[in-house]
Amino acid sequence: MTKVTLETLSSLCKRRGFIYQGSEIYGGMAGTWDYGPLGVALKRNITNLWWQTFVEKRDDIYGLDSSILMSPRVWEASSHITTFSDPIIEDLKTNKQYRLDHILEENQIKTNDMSFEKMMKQVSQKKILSPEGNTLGNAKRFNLMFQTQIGPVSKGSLKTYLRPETAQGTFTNFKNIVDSFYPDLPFGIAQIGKNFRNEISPRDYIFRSRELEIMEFEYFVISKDWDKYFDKLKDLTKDWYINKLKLSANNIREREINKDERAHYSQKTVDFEYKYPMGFKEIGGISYRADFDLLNHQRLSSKSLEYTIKGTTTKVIPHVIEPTFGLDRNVLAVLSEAYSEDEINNEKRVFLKLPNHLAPVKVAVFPLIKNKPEIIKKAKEVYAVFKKEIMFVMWDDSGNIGKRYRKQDEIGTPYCLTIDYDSLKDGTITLRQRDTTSQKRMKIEESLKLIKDSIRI
RNA sequence: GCGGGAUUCGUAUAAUGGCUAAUAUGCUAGCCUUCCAAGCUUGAGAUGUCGGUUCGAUUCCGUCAUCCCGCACCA
Repeated sequence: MTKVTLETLSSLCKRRGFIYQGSEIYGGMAGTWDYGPLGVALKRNITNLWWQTFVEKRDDIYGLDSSILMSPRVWEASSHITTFSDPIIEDLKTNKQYRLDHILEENQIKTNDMSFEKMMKQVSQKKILSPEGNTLGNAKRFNLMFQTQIGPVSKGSLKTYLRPETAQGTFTNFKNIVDSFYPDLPFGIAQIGKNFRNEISPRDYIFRSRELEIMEFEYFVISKDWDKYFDKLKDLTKDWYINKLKLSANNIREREINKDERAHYSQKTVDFEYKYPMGFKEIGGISYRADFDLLNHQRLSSKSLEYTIKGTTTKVIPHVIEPTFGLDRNVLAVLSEAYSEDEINNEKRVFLKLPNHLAPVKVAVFPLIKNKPEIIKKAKEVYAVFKKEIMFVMWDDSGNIGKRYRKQDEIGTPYCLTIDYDSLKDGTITLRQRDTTSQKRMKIEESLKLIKDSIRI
């Protein structure tokens, strides 16, 4: 893998139409990114593969697409309203900000169930100082959920939030899926969708943004079996990164998250980290959520969310294991992994070594030269054949053949196909391979078969 | 959110308190070209925002926005 900076990568992605800054003509908006024609193609190749792998090819996982807006009571039950916010306090001298609860903990004060107001009282009563020994002030709550309003603003409007995770839509539909299909335990429910988090500081290109897409499933099991399935799903997750996204094993590592760092719902979490240009960072994770969510929703909704084990009268609240895949982080990993440079005729060549099944454009078709109508005509015919058979095919007759190869290299197109004088005579073309730049002359049908076979996984 | 740096055609860079803001590449249109960024011609394209200083600001000052680095944060 060629080492690449985020700057180089984002520059290429902008120039070639993968990813643009959100709201760019208005000066941009922090933490939002727009996917261009090639970016969205790459992204879809990833989501399609994920859906295929975890839903379509399995008998035990059901698909779902729940709404982004949900009753505020959902967030009450999930305890996101109270927990998904950070109490922040400022050092009055240095203006540095600290987590209020962390500072209290450092002073041997347990903050487990302490309200925000109570924490502030502690600060004033016990004369708590900042780590640098200065007076503290200006405390505030920072909730990471985006608030929004439903209905007319003046009267009777309902205040709720854009979802910060897809999982709650899965839990609120648990009963529906059980009623429609009555699947045997264990079974899963999968979703792919947008989530919104009001991050304090979005950073590192598309790595941490305020609008993010997540692919995840909740896997419902009988409580005593949880660790067995946790390990199984962890292996599946790893298989996704290595064998489906084709990330190199050296660039993926696991990290078990200790109690203090874990999310409020989790009893065990293992993060998967990828070696991004800025270092090893979380790409996804797997959490054991136990019965936390279903139990809370049952309590608050007064609906039974129990599952009756078939052939018995035994009722249980299933426990949940949740593998999560950050889609934008998957995209960034695939792009970082693919970026490569080499040299041809003493000239630097930049190419994206994307796996064939993920590459946005599968093949580009060129006429060798532009000013011979017979060649153009034949090339257009070939282009039409490929266009019909393969999803994303590109036509290019600009500049000269070398420039066109370079252009396709930069967007990671695995194959280029050139029509020349010989093509007119014997129906052969030249197939050029991206990574090796090697060329091979063959029949059109032969190249079509070769390419079709190579983009399957 | 704090501290520091930055922002000029799509991209990468240059220059300037006052003349038409330059170069490369990409893009456009055409010529030429029998396989890895050849050449010629043509055209379009930029000083992030708002304000201040000034006769005059892309340049100096401030504001906001965005990006990068460090800190903090990342349920």
